[in-house]
Amino acid sequence: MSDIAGYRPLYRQVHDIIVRKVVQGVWKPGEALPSEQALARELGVSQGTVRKVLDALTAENLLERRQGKGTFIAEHTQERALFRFFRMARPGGERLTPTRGKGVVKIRAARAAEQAKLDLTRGDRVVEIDRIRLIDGRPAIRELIILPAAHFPGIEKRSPLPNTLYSLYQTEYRINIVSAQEELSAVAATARDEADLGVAAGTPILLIDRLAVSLQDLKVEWRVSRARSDDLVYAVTLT
Amino acid sequence: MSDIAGYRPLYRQVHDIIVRKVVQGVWKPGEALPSEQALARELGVSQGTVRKVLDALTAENLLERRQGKGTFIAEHTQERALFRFFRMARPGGERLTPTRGKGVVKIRAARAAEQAKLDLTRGDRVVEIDRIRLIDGRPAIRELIILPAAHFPGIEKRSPLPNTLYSLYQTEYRINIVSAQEELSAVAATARDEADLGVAAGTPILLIDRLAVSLQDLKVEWRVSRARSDDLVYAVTLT
DNA sequence: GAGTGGTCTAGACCACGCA
DNA sequence: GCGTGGTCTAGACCACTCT
Repeated sequence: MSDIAGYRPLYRQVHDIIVRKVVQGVWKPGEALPSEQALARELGVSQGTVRKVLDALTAENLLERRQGKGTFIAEHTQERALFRFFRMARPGGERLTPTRGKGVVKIRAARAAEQAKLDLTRGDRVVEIDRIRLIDGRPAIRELIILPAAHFPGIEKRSPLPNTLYSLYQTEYRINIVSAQEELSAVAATARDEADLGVAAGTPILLIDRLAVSLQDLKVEWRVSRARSDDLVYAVTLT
Repeated sequence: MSDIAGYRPLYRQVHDIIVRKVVQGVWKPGEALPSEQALARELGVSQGTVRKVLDALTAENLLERRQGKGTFIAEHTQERALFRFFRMARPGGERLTPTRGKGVVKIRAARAAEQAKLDLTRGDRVVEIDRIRLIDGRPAIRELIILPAAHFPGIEKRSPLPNTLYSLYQTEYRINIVSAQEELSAVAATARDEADLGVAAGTPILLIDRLAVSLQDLKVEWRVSRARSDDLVYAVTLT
């Protein structure tokens, strides 16, 4: 099967079909997919081919398989989403769970930098979430989050927002965050940081610039975090 | 086959056998392994089982497969090793290649912190590499690297050291770095940093603390880097 | 016991690299 | 044209979960 347009393996086609169905919400987060046998019959391929695809999607964190039970759409639950994308920890490696501090949600026109980052055009509107996150009850991170308003209708009325936004995106807006690019730098705390985080102005803090991408490959969230670095570190494993 | 000791799938056993052979240096970096058929015959399993293992080891960056040619031990080449573990970039994402600045290599007794980090015991010796790395000809990063001397005999005589140490570890000492845990924080530049990196004392810089682990699962390198953050960022993709 | 995913096998055929 | 990995199939049996 070597077409002019190039050859596309069966398992790739099956992969795309299943991803498309997840995007369309055919199965909801936490729900089970049909069994391998059923999918194979339905798609007219062998069970082995379906298995290869389901295994790959599991490796991509999109599905979860449980022997004896079935294959499920992975959920961005509290702990899972947190440990996957929230990288702040104590020096030495102990992972931390932030709690919610005060926050403000606004809707406004996108600025030039935001248009560029999120592939928006003039006149598009964005949601701005400005919030503080606490660790052990003490302010630790200030986050400024920008979302394309078109994809998140009514989000400004959902106050108070949950601690794990990605779970909200997934269940309420059918947007699965699958990867995020982060850029870190060190900056001096401003007077504003002093008020927000309780560190003296001029103290070095971490600036984390994140662009989160959805399963549909859309740039869905731009998040700039300012994190205290006195007793916190950004922890990541390179493989 | 449900033993008391627990059941160990065939493909796991095959996985371990092949990893062991790589550790022992049965095949050198860049060399080809026997074909799937040959391995299957040799190990007394089916080709499908061998394939499953080789695919997994490829995903772990230990092997490389090339259709029509064979399966090869992955090499820590200049560009590969650099892009895998060197995360400094320009804001916006452009990856950078550092060049070698001045460096000093010493051998001395391990300090308490080093013993703890590298699982050493009293009296063990370490190699200390202290070097500057340049970006666009300008000092950008100062690295302090600690290795257990026992694993790197004669490394102090190899001056000048190559830019990519992991390639040296792999080819000369049969030590494959497969993962690294990094912890980042923001600190103020010291007078020493001012001299090394050309930033004013007090300027925020990135402090990167890395523990690198080998295929044998040994803690093999402790590296503390101090990086200018004025026109450089630490870039990472979370998935 | 029925149904699910997990392991393992055997074999056919395709795509690629090279001599 | 041969040898390599890449795709795809069909089927057997095992391990786990639930009823």
